[in-house]
Amino acid sequence: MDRGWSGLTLDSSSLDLINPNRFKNNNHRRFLNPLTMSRMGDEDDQKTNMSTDGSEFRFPVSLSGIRDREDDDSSSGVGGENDREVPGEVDFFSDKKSRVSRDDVDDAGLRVKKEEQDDRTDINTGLNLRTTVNARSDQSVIDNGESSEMEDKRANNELVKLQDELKKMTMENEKLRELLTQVSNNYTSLHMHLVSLMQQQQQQQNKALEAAGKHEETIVPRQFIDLGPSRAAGEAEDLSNSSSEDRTRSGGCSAVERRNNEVRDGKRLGREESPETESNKVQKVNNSSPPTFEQSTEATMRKARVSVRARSEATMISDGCQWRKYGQKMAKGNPCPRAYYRCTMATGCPVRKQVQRCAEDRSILITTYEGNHNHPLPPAAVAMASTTMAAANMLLSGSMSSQDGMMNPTNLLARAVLPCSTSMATISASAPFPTVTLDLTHAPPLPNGSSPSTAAATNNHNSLMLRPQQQMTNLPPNMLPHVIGQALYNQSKFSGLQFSSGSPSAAQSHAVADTISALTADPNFTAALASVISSMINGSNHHDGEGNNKNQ
DNA sequence: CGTTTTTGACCTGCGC
DNA sequence: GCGCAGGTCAAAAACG
Repeated sequence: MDRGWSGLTLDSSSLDLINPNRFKNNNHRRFLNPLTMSRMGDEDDQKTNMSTDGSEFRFPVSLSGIRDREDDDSSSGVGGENDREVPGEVDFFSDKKSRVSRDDVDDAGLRVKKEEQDDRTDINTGLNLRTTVNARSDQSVIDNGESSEMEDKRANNELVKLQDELKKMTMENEKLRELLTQVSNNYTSLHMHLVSLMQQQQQQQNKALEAAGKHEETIVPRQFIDLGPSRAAGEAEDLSNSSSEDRTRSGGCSAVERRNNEVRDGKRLGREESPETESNKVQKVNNSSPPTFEQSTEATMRKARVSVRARSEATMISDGCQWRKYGQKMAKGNPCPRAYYRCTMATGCPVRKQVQRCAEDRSILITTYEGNHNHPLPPAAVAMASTTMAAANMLLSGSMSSQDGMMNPTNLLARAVLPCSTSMATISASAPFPTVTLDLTHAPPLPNGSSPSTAAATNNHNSLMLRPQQQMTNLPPNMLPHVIGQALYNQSKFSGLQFSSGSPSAAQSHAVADTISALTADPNFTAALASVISSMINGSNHHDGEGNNKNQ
């Protein structure tokens, strides 16, 4: 939400050059589309002309409040001129006139508000200008007392009304179109999320068959084997839908009981325990139901981490989700504290993230994501959520498709994800969790596309990934995760193409590519995106990224 | 008053 | 067994 506001603030600020005080109490303007904004600009131009021009446009309807205030000033010469004009306008604008008269009873502040509301009916303004002109010409006719001209006047009146209605319908149509675009975008985001989940499931099924085929000789990192039961227990946690808070709120159980419960439902097991102990414990607790591969995948996704390094002065990068801080610790070797957040967009969402500044460079913010959201995401959050999911997918695929798996940089999948920018993303297995680190602090030096990453654009499957990379140079840190998230997400689609034998994945990837193409081809979407990016660039020095998160 | 943040306590795994 | 580090909890404080 906040993003939308800030996104269009840039446009309004540009209009502020015309009249800096216009939008101060009129924030809803910021939601108008560029078309409307341009009309408002025209309106301003017209008003500027009105105020400085001759008598022809001196009393447009939209400025009726001002006019009437001038009327109130009987001592002014202009007021005298108004008196001469009023009879002709009373017939046409009796409604407005009476309303303004009521406004005159109110205080000045309220009157200003009314005036701004009148301004907001931007489409009527131009129309009524013509009306005023017509009224004036008609007025002279009325003075002559010719009845045929009266009929013309009525006809003009009706014409004006029809035009007014037409304008209103057009405006409504534009609003509906905006709404449709918004719904379409939401659908696209959800569709992408669904496609990713489906493909992930498909990959796991394929790998299940693959692993079953060479069960004896394949060496798989223990984490991915042992996590299965953990996930089975973790699902019990999800099914019971009892987060730690719920459990503690229920009260009545001691700390020991609570810990026992946590061990029983896999709460503690899902964390940092070593694979051996984790496996042993889980086997003690739950050795009757062998885990499915889907469960194993989910567990891996829970364990796999995506670390994003980006330059930002904000306390958090804006990723579109709502987070609640639940802890802060001083980590060894880093004077900056590490903050722990969990997703609060849905009860029991397992996604957590850690935020810490880099010890070497305090301007670098390291955000580590863990887990997958179990709820629908706003469009702004889809990119980062897709990142974590794609990263977990990537790690899982890499680890299961070869012996060295993710450890080996020559791994085919790793190369697919990191084909042209080894500085951008790295895969690490030395940490307790498999981690993908996206380093967004080393943007390509040349924004025009001649960077090394672009030079690798000949790589067949990487074009979608490279575009965001080029944009990274010009994007503010807050925006980088979205871009790179989408990039990694797209790349995950292609990696899925490489590693899954099923044709549905290819079809799905193609569908996603089509969707992305359609999205990027949509001028409204492009304009909105450009607006958001522009505002973020402008506001990156003034707005705290945490605020964005809070209000999303 | 409900929600969020802060912060000290606590738990767990690991290394010695 | 002890200490350390990472992670989480939960009461209190702060905030809107």
